Amino acid sequence: MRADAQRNQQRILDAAEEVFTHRGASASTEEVARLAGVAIGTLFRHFPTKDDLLAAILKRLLARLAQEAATLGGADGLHIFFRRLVEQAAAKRTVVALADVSVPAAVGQLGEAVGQLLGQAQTAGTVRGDVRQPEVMALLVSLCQGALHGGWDVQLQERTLDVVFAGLAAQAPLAGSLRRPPPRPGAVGGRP
Amino acid sequence: MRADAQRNQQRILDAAEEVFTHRGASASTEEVARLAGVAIGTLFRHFPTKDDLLAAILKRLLARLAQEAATLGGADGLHIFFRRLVEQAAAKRTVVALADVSVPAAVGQLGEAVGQLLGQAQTAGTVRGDVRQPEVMALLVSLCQGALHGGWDVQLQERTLDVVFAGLAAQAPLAGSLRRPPPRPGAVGGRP
DNA sequence: TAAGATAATGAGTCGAGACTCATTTTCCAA
DNA sequence: TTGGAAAATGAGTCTCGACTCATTATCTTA
Repeated sequence: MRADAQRNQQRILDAAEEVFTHRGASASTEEVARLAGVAIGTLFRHFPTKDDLLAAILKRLLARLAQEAATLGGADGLHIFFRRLVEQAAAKRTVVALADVSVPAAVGQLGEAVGQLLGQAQTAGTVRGDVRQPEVMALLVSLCQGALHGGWDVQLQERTLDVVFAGLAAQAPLAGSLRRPPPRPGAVGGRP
Repeated sequence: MRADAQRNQQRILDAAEEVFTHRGASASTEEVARLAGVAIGTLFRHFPTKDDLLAAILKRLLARLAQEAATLGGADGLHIFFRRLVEQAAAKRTVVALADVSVPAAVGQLGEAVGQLLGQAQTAGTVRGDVRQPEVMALLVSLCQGALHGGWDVQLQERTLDVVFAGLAAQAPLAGSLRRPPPRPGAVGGRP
């Protein structure tokens, strides 16, 4: 590949990440090209479709996250990772793309990394043993989406994560339905 | 207001709810008009802007949800409401709009209703006392978003909600940061 | 029932944004 | 150096969807 082509491809990717993570996936390709300092035709030479471009930056993002997850570890690794991701989502739109375009391979990569973190946390006793990777990923994605759309402030984010972490830490497995103390006389309402 | 006008307004609202909850807010107004059986001009006579239309159905949806919340109650009311909403989100796009358009008044209404349910659950001892309404709303919105974008199956949804419910039920308040058993020698990693 | 106010109609305007391609420029191997 | 392949350029095309408005139809009330 020619040197200028390679350089432009990088520039376009960087610009696309900047634009799409801030303005969302509906930002225009022209804005990306402008920021990258290339003509629109050049952009489409490298990424024949807007979706191709989105998929490319998403792949990069997820790979980066997976790598970050891999450097973490230990009793708190999962929690730290969780917190960082949600913070990022609240500030930028980093993880949103996750929903708009799907790059199964990249998502799988991240899923595995999260699985590793989960395993270590469980070994260390920070997370109860009956939680599995899919629900952790589900929570992760949900909270990122929520933080993004809701525009949470720091306090709310903190309190919300605390609830989730408490759920991950709870000692007694709940086995598929809510377990609760026997209803006291005087409690309002009942089961419909 | 003339009788035909009133009838058409209803038809448009119903059609819009159907279309937007299934195809998302980016569905076209023409599709709404077609389903409603009116011309496009009629739609814009009633709702001068697409956003007005979105706001109108969102207001209706949220009011309906608030009302549903109000009929529930007791120890499990909050949990039942939570579960229903997330189920709906997984199937349709019901709650998504919540993010796209903002109708502060209607959201506030729903927030109050959820606050009521929370209070009752806390009185009944099903939810720990130090949880407040904003984080419950945050969790609710997050999980709906997650369920929607992730296309969860029933099992995953069940397991994910279980974790959240466990967090809401946990006996020991966590007071703003993760509390965990003292690290055992042999546990991997540590705090960065 | 007839006037006229109100509402419905739908072809047309307008702008935005994804994508194309004939032309020009740049790179690099010989 | 230079020939020609690879790449860049950007004005132009095309589609789609929100919104308009002159015309036609419908309702209502006196």
